[in-house]
Amino acid sequence: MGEQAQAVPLPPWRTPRKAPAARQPLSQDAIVETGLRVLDAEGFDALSMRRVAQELGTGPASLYAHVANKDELLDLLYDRVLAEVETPRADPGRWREQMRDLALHIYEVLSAHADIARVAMADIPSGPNALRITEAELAIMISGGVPPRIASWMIDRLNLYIAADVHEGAMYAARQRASGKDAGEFISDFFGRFGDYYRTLPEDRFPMMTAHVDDLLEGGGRVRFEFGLDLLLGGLARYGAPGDR
Amino acid sequence: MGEQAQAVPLPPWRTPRKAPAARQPLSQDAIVETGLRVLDAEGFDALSMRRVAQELGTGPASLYAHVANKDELLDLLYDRVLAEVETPRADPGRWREQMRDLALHIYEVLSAHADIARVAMADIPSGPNALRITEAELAIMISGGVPPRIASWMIDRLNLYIAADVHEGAMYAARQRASGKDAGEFISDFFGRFGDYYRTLPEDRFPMMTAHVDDLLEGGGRVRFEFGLDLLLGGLARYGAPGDR
DNA sequence: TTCGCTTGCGAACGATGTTCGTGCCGATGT
DNA sequence: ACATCGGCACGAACATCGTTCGCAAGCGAA
Repeated sequence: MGEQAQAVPLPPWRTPRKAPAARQPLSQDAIVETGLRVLDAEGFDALSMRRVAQELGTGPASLYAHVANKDELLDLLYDRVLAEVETPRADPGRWREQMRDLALHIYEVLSAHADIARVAMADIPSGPNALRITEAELAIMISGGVPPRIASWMIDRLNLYIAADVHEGAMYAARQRASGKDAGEFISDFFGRFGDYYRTLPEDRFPMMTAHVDDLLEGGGRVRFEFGLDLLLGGLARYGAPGDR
Repeated sequence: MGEQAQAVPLPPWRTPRKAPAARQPLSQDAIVETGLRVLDAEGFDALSMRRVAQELGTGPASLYAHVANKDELLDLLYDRVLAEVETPRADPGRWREQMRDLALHIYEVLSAHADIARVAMADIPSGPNALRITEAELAIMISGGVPPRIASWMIDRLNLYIAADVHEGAMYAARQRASGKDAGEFISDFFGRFGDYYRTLPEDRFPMMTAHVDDLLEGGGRVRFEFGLDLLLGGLARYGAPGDR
């Protein structure tokens, strides 16, 4: 202790190079954590190297000592989010229920950082947490009696489906952010507009759409996600998966 | 005829303002068609306003008289591609087969312009061709006996699934383009690397993945797409859809 | 001490989407 | 036939973006 000069007010002509910031000395973790904060607060489009650097009280060039480029930062961000996913121990008798719960859990974790899905769809996940989750899913299904190849493909399709749905949700969220309205007003406006538009379509060329406008627009993101999830799980029955009903 | 002066070599001191270009006089259609050519030949990342303008022998500002902004151009591009989708007349007895064929057909049309999926996932399709396809899908399923709300949600999930899968394929294609290798070499290299990596994982923490490496990597894009498609269609059975088996 | 290496960072490069101002050209009104 | 006017083409510029370069400062090893 004591090797640093005690804090003393700077001479007024010695203008401080910056707002002192007093940040931790910059590390990959700090960069990732800051990036996640920006992503959650302002969305994918606001997530730039400059924005992250500014949040850390430095310039964009400083980041490149800890991160190869933006793509690598996005990879790290994605795995950082996947770290929040808790994987259960396989219980052979309840494989279908476990898979459904896990899929919903992943859906919720990703949705909590909605715009991360723009990243998830942009590259093949191979970080440690992605591996952990894949291993858990394989264990659940194979120990439950699903043939290994079917289980492998199922995991692939499930992850694709989850990422795509969250991605779609993030699109709506981005538009809502851009519109300035609050969430409720935005979606009722949005679907109202769509409904009005559908109803003005010529009935002779669009008999089905005009007749079933309400069905087309009914149901929010969550309900539709569960519907598709149950389709995928239900379809497994004919591929040698032990059915629980 | 003859109202144009016959072609004569320009005086050498009169440098032509550009390659004479002799383009058609610029229209929304010409812009969209050119954009599609760029997209197919060089991918989504190469599709810039400047690139399209250059291809048309003009500057980027000229496009904005015919197209509001890049997003609108992408919308137009997407519907232009959907125009290539042929929609069948509904045949009530074969609704499931018709839906499967139509989904595969859409998958193929989108795959032929692979990078268009980056657009498809980025906004809610509402162009005339998207409407036409939705109407056809509704007709097939409802006339086949599927309850209207289930049919509506099914269409939503199917379109999401198709777009997501083509999108994933476009990612691989983009990486392959960037790598400079040809398609075959690229995918065998790529999956070879993944397989090698999986096999080096510690067996105690990843018993499932190390044991089933081959299953995880087996099957190309098309086979997996059909697998997921059949999961979705098969899952419909429990939602009041008349089953054909 | 001196060397070398990592880290921080200001400045700059090339590229992007988009806007502004200015012409031109052809249709329209008289 | 001539004047006028509106839309289209387009060069230039602006604000951003990701990324690289070159240099200064700190620090551990020799």
